[in-house]
Amino acid sequence: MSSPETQASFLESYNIHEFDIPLTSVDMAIFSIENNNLKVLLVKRAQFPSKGEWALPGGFINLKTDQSLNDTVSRKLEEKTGVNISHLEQVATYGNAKRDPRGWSVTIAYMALISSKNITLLTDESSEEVVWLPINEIQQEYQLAFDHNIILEECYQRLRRKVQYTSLPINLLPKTFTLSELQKTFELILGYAIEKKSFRRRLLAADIIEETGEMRVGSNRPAKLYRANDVGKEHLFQRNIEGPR
Amino acid sequence: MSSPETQASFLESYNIHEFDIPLTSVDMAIFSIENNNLKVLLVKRAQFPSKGEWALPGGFINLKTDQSLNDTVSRKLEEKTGVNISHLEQVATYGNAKRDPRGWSVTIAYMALISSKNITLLTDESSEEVVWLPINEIQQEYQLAFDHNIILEECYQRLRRKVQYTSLPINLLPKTFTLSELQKTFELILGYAIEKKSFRRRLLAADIIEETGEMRVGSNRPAKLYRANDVGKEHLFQRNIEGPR
DNA sequence: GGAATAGTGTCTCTCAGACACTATTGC
DNA sequence: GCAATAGTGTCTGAGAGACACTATTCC
Repeated sequence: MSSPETQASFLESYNIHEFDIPLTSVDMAIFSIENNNLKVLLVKRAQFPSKGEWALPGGFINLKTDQSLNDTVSRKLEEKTGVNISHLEQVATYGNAKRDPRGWSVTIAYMALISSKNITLLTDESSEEVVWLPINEIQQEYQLAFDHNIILEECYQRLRRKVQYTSLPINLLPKTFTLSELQKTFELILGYAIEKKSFRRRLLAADIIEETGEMRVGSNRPAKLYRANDVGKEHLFQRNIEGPR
Repeated sequence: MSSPETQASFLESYNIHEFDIPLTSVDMAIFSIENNNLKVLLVKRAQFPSKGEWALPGGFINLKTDQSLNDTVSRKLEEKTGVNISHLEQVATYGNAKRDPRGWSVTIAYMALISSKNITLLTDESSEEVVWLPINEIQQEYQLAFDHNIILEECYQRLRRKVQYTSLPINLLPKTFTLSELQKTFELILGYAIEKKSFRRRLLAADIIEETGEMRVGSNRPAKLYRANDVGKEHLFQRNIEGPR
C-alpha cells in the first residue's frame, strides 16, 4: 500500500478485501423458565457447516441493515422468539482459528432472559427446528455445534453468579409475581434452597419491587402480587446470597 | 451459492471474500501504578486513520500467526510493553457501522494490569509515541481516537467495581509488598480512603497472602512484606468494600 | 379440623466501619 | 523526646442464616 497524505485519500484507496479478516458472528444463550425448569433455546442447523446439529441461535452481522451489534442481536432474537426480552447482556467474545471450519472466526456471545409467558417459537431458513431444553439436559446429553457447549456454560455461570448479588431472576417472570414464585426462580438457578425469611427481607429492603394490590389466588392462602420498579430488574446488592451454612 | 450435499463440498466452494464482514480488532486498556497515580498506556497513532491522535494500543488479528484472540492480545501487549502482565481480562466488544471510518468494525476490548516495576516502553511502526498518563488526566483532557474514550471508561469502571469485591489490585504491585502499599493501591482506584483495620482484617482473613519473612525498611517503623499465594491474584470476597458511611 | 402455602418474630453469627490505642523505627 | 508509619483491641451496626411461630385459604 502507498503512503497517502490525508485521511481522505487514505480511505479512498482503502479496500477491505485486501486483508485477511475473521468471520464475525453473534450467538445467544436465551434462558427462560418452564415447568419449574431453567430452559435454553436451541436450534437445529438447517445449513452448513454443522448442518443438522443443535446449536445456540445466532448468525452474521448484516452490514447493510444493522447499525450496531445490538441491532444484530435484536434482529436474531426477534427472528427466533418473536421478541419478549427483558434482559440482554453481552457475556464474552470467542475467537480462534479452529472454532469454525470456514476459518478464523470470532463470535460475540450474549445472554438473554425472557419472561416465561407468551413465547412463540418461529423457524426460519437457517434453523429447521427450534426447542426449549432444560439446561441440565443439554449439559449432560448434548454435543452442540462449534464451541457452543463452552459458550453456553460460560453464559450459565455468569447467570448463576449474578443471581447471588443482583435481582436478575425478576426478568424470568411475568410482570407480576409473588415472592414465593420469585424465590423458586432464584433457587432453580442457584441449585439450592434459600431461607424464606432472609430472601423476603432482602428483596423488600432493597426497595425494588412494589405491591400491585392484587393477590394471586391459588389453592391455599392467597399471596400478594408484586411488580418490579425502575431499578428492580438489575439491582446490585452489597452482599452475596451465601446459601446454607 | 449452490446447495452442496456434504460439509466437505460446502467448505470447498466457500469463499469468505464473497461476504461483507466487519473489520475486527482488539484494543487494550493497560493499567499501572506510577508515583501514586493510576496510569494508562496510550499510543500516538503513526498511521491512518486517526493518524497523530492518541489511542488505546491495539490492532488487527494476524490470521496467519495468531491461533486465538489471546494470542493477538499477548502479541500486542508484548509489542508495547515488553511483557509484564499480571492480569488480563476481556471487558467488552464494541461493534457498529460508524466507529471506524473504514466501515463496519468490531473491537474486542481487554483490560490489563501490570506491576509497577520494570516497564520498558517500546515503539513500533504503528505508534510513534507511547506514554503512561494518569487516568484522570485522560478523562478530562484527552480526545482519543475512535470510541476509545468510551472503551477506556468502561474498562476503568470494571476495574473500580472489581476492586470492591476482589483482590485484583495485588496485580498492580511488585511480587512483594506491604499491607500499607496494598491499601494505598486500593484507595487510589476506589477514590476514597478505606479503614486500615477493616482492610487488614479482610485481606488477612481471606488467606490469600503470606508473609515473606522480610521487612520493608523505610523511614519509620519497618513493615512486614507479603506475597500473594495461588488464588491471591483474583480472590472473590462475599461482601463489598462499602467505604465510609 | 387438617393440609398447604403465605408471611412474621427474633436469635445468632459474620464481617465491615469507627476509632482509640500501642509498637517500632529515624531523627 | 517527637514525628511518622505499622499494627492492634474492641465496640457498633447491617444484614444473612436458622427456625419456630402465626395467618389465611381450600377441603
